[in-house]
Amino acid sequence: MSEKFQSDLLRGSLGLMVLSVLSDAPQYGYSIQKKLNLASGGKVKLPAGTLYPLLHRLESDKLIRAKWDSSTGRRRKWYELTAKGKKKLVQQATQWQQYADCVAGLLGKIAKT
Amino acid sequence: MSEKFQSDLLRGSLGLMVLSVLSDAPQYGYSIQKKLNLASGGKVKLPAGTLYPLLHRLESDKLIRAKWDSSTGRRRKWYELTAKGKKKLVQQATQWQQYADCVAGLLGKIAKT
DNA sequence: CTTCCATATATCGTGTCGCTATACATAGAG
DNA sequence: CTCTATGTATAGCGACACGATATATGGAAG
Repeated sequence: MSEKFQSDLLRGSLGLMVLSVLSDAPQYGYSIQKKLNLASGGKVKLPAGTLYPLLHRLESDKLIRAKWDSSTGRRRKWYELTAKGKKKLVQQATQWQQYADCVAGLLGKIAKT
Repeated sequence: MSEKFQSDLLRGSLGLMVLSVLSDAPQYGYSIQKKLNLASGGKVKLPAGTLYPLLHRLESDKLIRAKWDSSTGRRRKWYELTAKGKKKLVQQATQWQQYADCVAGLLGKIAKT
């Protein structure tokens, strides 16, 4: 139970999920990882090798902004949404919803839960 | 309106959609393409360069079975679901539903349509 | 004090796969 | 005859999720 989703399913929505987590409050990488894992009931376990490159991409796309903090002993890189990021989040969430509806429509005939 | 979905969204669900279309009745490649386009309201337009390699993968995974038919003038390759393919279809549809619910849950706070 | 684990970030290499471009062949309409 | 729709196929490209690996520190257990 609580199996991990196959990687290809995550493509195209991982960025969206990270933006979504950051919409609540600024987070650092490791906390994003834990939060996603928790919020998904253990089904989304982002490996570090996926998470950090993703954060770097989002940053270079100016969707999030980074700030180092070493004041608490442990060296952490905090991320927050930019204005552009907030806009993108809404946009992508909408599109995702449309896509999900579309697939659900196609599957409707087969998998009636 | 009726914009195409970004490619990355499709990853991990294209195979599922094709299996779904085949669950109604055997189809050949081109008809699958048209059917998906129609059933999605023009939002899923599988290019040939995506469709045929995908069909070949599904076939080599023994999820579908191919049979050439040249009796009708036009050379067509018909596909039908195997037993394994039917099982896989239900399995993947279930998993997709779980994934969609999971993402929807994460987004719930942001995009209340 | 030393060992071990959780915390915390980063990069490299690999494999998968959707897409564009290209190729080839036929049926039917204008 | 030409042009479009039908019909299948592959090569090369680019994007990206992942495992493996590296590095460094805080705190708890022994």
